[in-house]
Amino acid sequence: MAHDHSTLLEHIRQDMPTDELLQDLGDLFKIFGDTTRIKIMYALYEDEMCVCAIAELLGMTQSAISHQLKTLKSANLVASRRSGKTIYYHLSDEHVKSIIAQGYEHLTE
Amino acid sequence: MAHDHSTLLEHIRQDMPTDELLQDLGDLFKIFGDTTRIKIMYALYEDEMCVCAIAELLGMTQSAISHQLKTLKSANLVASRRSGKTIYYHLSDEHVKSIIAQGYEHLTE
DNA sequence: TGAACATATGAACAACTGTTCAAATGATAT
DNA sequence: ATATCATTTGAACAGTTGTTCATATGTTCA
Repeated sequence: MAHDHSTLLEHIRQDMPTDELLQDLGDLFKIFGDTTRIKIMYALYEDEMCVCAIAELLGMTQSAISHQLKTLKSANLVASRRSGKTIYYHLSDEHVKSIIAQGYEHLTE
Repeated sequence: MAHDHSTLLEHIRQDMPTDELLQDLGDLFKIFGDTTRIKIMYALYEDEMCVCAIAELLGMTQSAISHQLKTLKSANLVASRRSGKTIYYHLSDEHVKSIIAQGYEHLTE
C-alpha cells in the first residue's frame, strides 16, 4: 500500500452505497447462491406450488424444502397462502425473475 | 407426499433448465453473496483500480482482496491488465452491473 | 375426540467459505 | 545482483450453511 490513491478513493467513496446496504445486497444474493433455492424459484416461475409438490419435483425431503422456503420467505422472495391443509407458495416479486434471468444470460452467452 | 402432482410436475419439468445449468446459476450467485466481493464490484463500477487501492478503500488486507479477486476473475466477473508492478482490475461484463442493480431495486422499494 | 395428512421447527452434524499469516512470484530501478 | 514494491499463493482456523432426523403444529374428516 505504498503509492498514493487518496484522490481516487475519495471520489469513489462518495459513489458507494452505505455499508449497511452493501451488506444487505450480499445477504440477498447469498439466498440465490444455492441450487436448491434456485430450483424452487424456477419451479415457481409460472405458477404457485404446494410444499410437497416441490419436494417431489426436486426429489428432496419435505423438511429440507420447508426450511428453504422459510429462508426465501424471510427475504420476501416468495409468499404463501393456505388452502385447507395445503400451503401454496409463489414468487412474491418480479425481481426474482429478472435477477435469475440476468444470471442466466451471463452464463449462456 | 400423499396427494397427486404427476401432471403438474411433468409440465414443470419440461420448462426447467438442466441440473447443470441450475447448479452453475447457484454458483454464480454465490459469488455475489459476499459483502467484500459486492464492495469490490461496486468499487469497479466506474473505472479500473489496482489491488492495493481496493484494499485501502475497504480497509482490508491486500491478501484478502487478492483472494477475492481471484474468485471474481474465475467467474469472468472481473478482468485485469498489468502495468509494471501494478495490476489493474475492471468489471468484465455489463451483467455485473445489471445483476447488482436488480438486487438493489428489490431492497430499496 | 382421534386418525391422517401437510407443513413447520429445533438440534446436530458434515461440508463449505472467508480471512489471516507466512512465504513465494514478478517487475522495476539502482 | 539486490532491494523494494505489488501481487499471488497455500495452509490453517473459525464461522457459516444445508440437510437430516425426530418431533411439534395445524387442518380436515369421520
